[in-house]
Amino acid sequence: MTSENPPPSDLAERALGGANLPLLRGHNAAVLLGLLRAAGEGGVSRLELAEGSGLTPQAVSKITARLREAGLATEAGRRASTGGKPRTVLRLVPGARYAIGLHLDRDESVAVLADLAGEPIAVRRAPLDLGADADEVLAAAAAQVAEVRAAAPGAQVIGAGVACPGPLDHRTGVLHRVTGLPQWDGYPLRAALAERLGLPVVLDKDTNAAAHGLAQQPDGAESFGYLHLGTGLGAGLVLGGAVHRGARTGAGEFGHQVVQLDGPRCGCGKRGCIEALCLAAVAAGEPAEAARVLGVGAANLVELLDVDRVLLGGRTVLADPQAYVRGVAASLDGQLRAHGSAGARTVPVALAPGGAHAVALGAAHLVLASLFASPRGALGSARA
Amino acid sequence: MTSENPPPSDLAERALGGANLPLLRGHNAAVLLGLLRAAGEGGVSRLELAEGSGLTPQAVSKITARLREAGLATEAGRRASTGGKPRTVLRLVPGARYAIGLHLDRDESVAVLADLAGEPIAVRRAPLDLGADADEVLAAAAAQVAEVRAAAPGAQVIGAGVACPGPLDHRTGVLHRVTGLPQWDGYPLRAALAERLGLPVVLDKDTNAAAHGLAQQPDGAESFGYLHLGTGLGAGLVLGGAVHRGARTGAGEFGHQVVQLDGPRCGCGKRGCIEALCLAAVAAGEPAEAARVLGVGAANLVELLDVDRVLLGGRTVLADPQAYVRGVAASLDGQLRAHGSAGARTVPVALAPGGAHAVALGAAHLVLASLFASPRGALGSARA
DNA sequence: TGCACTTTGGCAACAGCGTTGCTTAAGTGG
DNA sequence: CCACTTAAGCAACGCTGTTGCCAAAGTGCA
Repeated sequence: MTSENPPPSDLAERALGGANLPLLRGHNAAVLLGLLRAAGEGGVSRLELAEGSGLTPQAVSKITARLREAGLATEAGRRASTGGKPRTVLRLVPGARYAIGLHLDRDESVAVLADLAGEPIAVRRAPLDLGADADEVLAAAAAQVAEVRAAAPGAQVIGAGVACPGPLDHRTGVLHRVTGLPQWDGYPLRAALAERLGLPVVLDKDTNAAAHGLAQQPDGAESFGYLHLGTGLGAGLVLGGAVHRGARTGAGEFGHQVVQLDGPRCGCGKRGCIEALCLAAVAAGEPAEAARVLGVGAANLVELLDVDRVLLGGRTVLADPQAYVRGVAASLDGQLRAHGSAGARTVPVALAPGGAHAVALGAAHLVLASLFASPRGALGSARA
Repeated sequence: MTSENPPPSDLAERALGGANLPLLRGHNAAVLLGLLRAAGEGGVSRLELAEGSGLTPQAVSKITARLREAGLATEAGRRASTGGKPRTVLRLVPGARYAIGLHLDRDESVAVLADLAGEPIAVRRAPLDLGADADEVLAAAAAQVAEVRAAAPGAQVIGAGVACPGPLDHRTGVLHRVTGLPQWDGYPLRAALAERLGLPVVLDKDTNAAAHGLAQQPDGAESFGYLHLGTGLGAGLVLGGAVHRGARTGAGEFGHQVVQLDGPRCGCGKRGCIEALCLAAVAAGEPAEAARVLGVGAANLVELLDVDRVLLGGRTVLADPQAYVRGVAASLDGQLRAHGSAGARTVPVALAPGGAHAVALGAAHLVLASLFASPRGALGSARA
């Protein structure tokens, strides 16, 4: 009946301020939506939602009634009885809302339309020259977005997430100097795209978008480092279930961690950067050495931040995934084992799932996230 | 009059779950207490609290009335009039509650009694042999705690924060293998101390306690790395206003970050650890080289996490503070400037204030934190 | 088939939260 | 002295999740 969306405001993200009843209402709705999404197609019963959220069953009934009325959730079958009335299963309605994900890379762009469950409904990949004129790039991107929107006519799209390489300001949506593409320096990409698309836009680094998407996976870890080895080397950090962007949203500069004092000079001007060492090894046809170096850097990251796991991605890794996963795991294990006082600590290394449109899908997840409260850990470092 | 404490539950810490009215009440009380604490002796008016929290003035009036009834806040003078009725200033009552801070170091222990404002009321320092029998150590610690409690008879003490070196589990309160002191491996220090003191106890690493205390400083940054160079090298990370402890509460292993691939072997078994390089330089009487290495590690940390600043502490640093601050700053600046694409980015390096009982005071702050919600960035308006 | 029992989930009444509308308190300035 | 401004409290209100109770919908045994 009421066509108002549930308030997107997440209490966890603004817990610094006071909270009133509308905020509380939106928070609890987001919590239940998060649990519903985590349950996937299997669904959850009201009592399980109550147990998972800490709310009383009656409160869950009321809130889910609102969600059903808004079309976001629906009843879907029943559980087997355990001696009494069987539990009714509730499920997210994936088609109730959609989000756009847009990945602008140096040489190609990927647009995706994702439903509420985070599943890609339509994907369009196209070549792109990020070095071209801004208007040209924006027009191409907008056309691509229109194409994926056309795949689901009438879909209620709540916004677009945009992922780009290079440093940028997530809060203001302004690009900094993308390496090699000075014309984008200071360009207000978020505002420009929001106007052109007529949608709310969230801008983030490609590595952050990918990491965010990985964090939403049903079996995702609560904290991990996503290492992306492509034409460069970057990282996305997920700490406590949320992407860590840092004070100026510049966190994740993993490639220019120095792991060899006074080592070979890197393109960035420093010496002994892990990116320079890794890429030199790759260029020399020694992926084993690249993996070893990457593993040492991963060990530094794991020890500093105590994350649950390490995920690998990027074109260079995808060229020979098993070699990199095994090589990094061996190097990482060796470092952690040597530093043996922590005992039998082992941090799994895995290939980041999702393939070629993982970044675009993660960007769509950035938008969807405003509807959900993460069922995992709490302290969001994001600040409005 | 009512002796009930305000609910210590912090919405931000359990935002994973649903929220109900008592939780909301406690949260808003904690938010206002946080603002009151941030205001210090100067105090805040009700309208300023409303602006800072996003609550309505009337809500602030009701909540502060409860805080005053509980004895936690009081009226303290008036502001100058701006044409109408002058604002009444509210102030925290520092003596309403107290917390114990206990720093157990290898060779000495420091106990402190801190009031609600975080000011030390009593401090006792005593030699300690952390290698002695557990019961002996606990008895000595308990006696020391009793001494500082005696300094404020009748004080309502809400708990004790305990800071120790070496790896430990913050959540369970169990020590892991403290380097060189294997007898503490697996010892449930929190439970043992809680029983002996008859108080709730929070256990944390010394570096985390120090970092937490630094984060509560009125002029403290929202995110920073605290590097502690003493007999070893460790770090405390404050991200988004809160100490980052990691998945297994083992974060902050800064000393064994590898910054020299295949470098000299470290005591931990790895090669090229920053701790080994630093301490070797110190032993060789070359603090400048130690500072340079430390600056490179600090640059790695700053780029990876995008923190606001770097703070230095620990005995070795305190032996020649200016040299280290200047040396690290120069090295850090050089690294960041070389990696120049980020532009005129400068991260200040400073000596961590607080002196010799900073860790113990930070430990006391760990307990006090349960009463407050961090006021930083409190621009959020709860108005819909 | 019938009945006792268990479990689910909605209805209605309720206490408690912050909000709104209005009133009172306490100043300034012409 | 009086109009005006600003601060803060009182009372009524809408809304939240909670509690007590009851209908619905199964199982299992006689």
